[in-house]
Amino acid sequence: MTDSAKPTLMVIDGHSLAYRAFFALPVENFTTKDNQHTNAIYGFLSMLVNLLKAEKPTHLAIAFDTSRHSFRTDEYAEYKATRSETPQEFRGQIPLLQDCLAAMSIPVLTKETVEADDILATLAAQGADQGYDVLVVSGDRDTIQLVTDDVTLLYPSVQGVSQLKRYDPAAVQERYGVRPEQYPDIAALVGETSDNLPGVPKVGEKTAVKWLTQFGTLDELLERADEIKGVVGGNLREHIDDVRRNRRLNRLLRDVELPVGPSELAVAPIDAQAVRDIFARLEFRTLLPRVFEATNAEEPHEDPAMQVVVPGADQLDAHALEEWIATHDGESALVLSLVGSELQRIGIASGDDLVEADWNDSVRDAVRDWLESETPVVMHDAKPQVKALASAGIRLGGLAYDTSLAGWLLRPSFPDKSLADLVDRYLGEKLPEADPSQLVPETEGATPAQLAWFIRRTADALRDDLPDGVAAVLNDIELPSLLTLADMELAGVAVSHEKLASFSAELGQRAERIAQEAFAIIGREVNLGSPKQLQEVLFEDLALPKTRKTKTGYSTDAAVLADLQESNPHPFLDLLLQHREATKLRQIIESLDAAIRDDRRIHTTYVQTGSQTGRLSSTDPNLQNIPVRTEESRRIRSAFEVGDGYETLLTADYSQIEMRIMAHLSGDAGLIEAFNSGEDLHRFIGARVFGVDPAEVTPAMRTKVKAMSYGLVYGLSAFGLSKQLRIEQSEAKQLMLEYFARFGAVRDYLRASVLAAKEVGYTETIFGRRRPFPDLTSPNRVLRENAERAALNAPIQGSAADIMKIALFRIHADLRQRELRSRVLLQIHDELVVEVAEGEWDATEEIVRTRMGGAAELSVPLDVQVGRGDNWNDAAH
DNA sequence: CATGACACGTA
DNA sequence: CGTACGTGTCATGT
Repeated sequence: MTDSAKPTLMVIDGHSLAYRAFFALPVENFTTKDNQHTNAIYGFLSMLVNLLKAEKPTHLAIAFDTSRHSFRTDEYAEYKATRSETPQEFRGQIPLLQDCLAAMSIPVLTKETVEADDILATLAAQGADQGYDVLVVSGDRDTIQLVTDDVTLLYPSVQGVSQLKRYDPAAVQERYGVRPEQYPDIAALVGETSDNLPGVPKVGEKTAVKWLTQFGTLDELLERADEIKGVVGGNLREHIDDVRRNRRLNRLLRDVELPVGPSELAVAPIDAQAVRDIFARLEFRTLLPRVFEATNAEEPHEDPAMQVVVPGADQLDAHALEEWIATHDGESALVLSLVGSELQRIGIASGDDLVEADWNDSVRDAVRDWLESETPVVMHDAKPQVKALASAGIRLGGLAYDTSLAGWLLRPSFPDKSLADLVDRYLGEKLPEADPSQLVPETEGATPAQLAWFIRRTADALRDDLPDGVAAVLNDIELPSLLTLADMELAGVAVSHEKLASFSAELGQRAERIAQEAFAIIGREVNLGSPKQLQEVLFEDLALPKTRKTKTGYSTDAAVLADLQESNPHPFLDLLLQHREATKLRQIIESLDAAIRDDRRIHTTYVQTGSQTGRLSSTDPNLQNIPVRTEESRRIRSAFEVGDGYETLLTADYSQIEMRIMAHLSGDAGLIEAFNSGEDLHRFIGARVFGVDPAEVTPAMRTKVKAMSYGLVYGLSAFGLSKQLRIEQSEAKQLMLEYFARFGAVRDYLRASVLAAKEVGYTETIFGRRRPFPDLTSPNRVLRENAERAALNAPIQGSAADIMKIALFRIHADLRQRELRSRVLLQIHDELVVEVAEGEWDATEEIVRTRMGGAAELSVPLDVQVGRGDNWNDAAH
């Protein structure tokens, strides 16, 4: 134990310990979904946490090497030259590790031309001078020389990183037979193979210790080298220069100029949010609480954010509420508390005036006019509340702000947009929340009016932060969309239980039949839905060649099985694929069937903040991924029908909207001409790329340019293109060359767009929606290239999403304004499904075509395909 | 009972 | 080594 009166300075050689962790932990278990290896980072942080807990340093720094070059390599070029190249998988982890340390407020020290150990030596010397207990943590034996009564070395034992051996002067004496300051003399004589420093042949530790004991110092020994007899004596005399060189090189510098001294390394509070962010990115879960514990930081949920005094809310009756509203005519914040979809209470905040009331018929009548007026109202996650109001017969008239949407627009990558998060981030305050685990909570949650008060103030903070262009997206696109989506969700879509049920039964029988056949072939029954059991069957029983590796074994996905079928045909493979198809369809059908409500319709929920690009997502159930590709699967779409009291379904979709946006953004003359020519796009492009007449474009040619065109939008590489088209990489490369020779402005645009994003840190859609990309400047190649592809795609996908949203709410508004009963039911990114009332087809089609076609003025037309039918499948064209 | 991995459906 | 999503199943861990 260290003297508790003295401060403890801990200095760590980050590079050497992370390197040991890299080899100690299996990389398979430490890879993120983005293919980023994290084993060295995890191992290092894990060890660091243990060290912090065990040693409780008051001062802390971690040193890293800057490169392989140092004054030592300048003096002796072969220094460490035999070390194998550090693997790229390791080097890529260092910047991320340093990011983690920055988030934990731990100083990282580096210096050109010196090694981490020299920094350690310097700090250790300064620390000891200034009265610290110093702990040096390093995996380099040279640091043994630093050990004194005040400096202790923690050195990893052979077992790995988890066990550190403590070296004080006595322990060094016991292990090496010399005092710590003599250790470099021993090392100089014996040599250090890992540093490529040869010593005196035939001289090991034993001999070296003996000589030093005999002569007292290395200088004395070298002076009197001729007194040593025998072969080793000759060797010593012959290698005396090597020994002198070794001794020069293994002496650690204690006078490196550093920007900080020990007193400036006091342990500082970690940045809890930053640690959470980066750990989330690295997919560290168990480590988070350990870090918080070891650094004495509060758990994420008990952030030391300010607990503020919240004004009390007046409980009013309907009459008093009406009077209050009359005297508060400016903007106010509104919270309607719900139980399920039932209105429970209403809370209003105007300035610091808070009122609330239980929801009942008289309260409803008291607030109806106010809610339906254009008086600006600020809310958080308004959609469910808007729906509840609509069910009560009230149309909210003045929705002016939604803090949930604003928070998302500002930081679309953060999935959690709870009010508590926003209050924490933008007000630096803690939202009072009742502890749900306690029957009688000690802390009261905020009441609806108090929540409204927080929402009002959060909105003010967000307004300050939101750039004008983004604020316009909120105001002109997202808020109108929200009201439309609320109506779409309420309307739902009619689905035939009968059709689903009979199809499901059919598929169930088929799946069973296929399974039995498959079992007969392999001679036993397995769970065909279990990847693990399938691996046994495929790669052990059937001894098929191993496929693409996954975290837990070998892949059995459809692409892999198709490849396998080609190289090693086996009847089991085909049956397995058929079984997958049947059970997958059945599963989809079952979940749809379960979602049909009493009104015989399915009401999905659109998550407006559900994507990073501006698209919607759909849940409970997801109606944006209903199968369509195979004839069989389209039977599911047939079950989506026109509802009672309506005449037919109308579907409308944008054709090639993303390519059109590319044409617009890039200004590529060829691509613009393609869209204005009226020719089939892929045929037109094929003709240009392959230098033939449009009529001579073969299906194979069309397939290739089509894949290329779609791939472009996603940042496809020659490798990916070759894989998808099953052609040689060289051919794919050639194809890309030919394509860009004709449509070069597209490539120029994509390049420039990513470059600009790197410059400003975010991408922007045509309408000003932004998406930040901090990783574009990451030194880590995997992260950076992933960010580049996403950044290339974001303005295109995002602009398409903007355009569809604009069309959507305008259609909705037109239908209402013209008092038509027809209504939009579904949005599937570039497609709308509309339920058309009796006699309204022409008017509805006209509105849909006009609004979709006119949602944006691009340099190419927005082409809209419309179809009509009694069910979704028949309505498709 | 919650979570991760895998597989797979859509634009 | 192609973007953006949601969901069901199995296997594993608390």
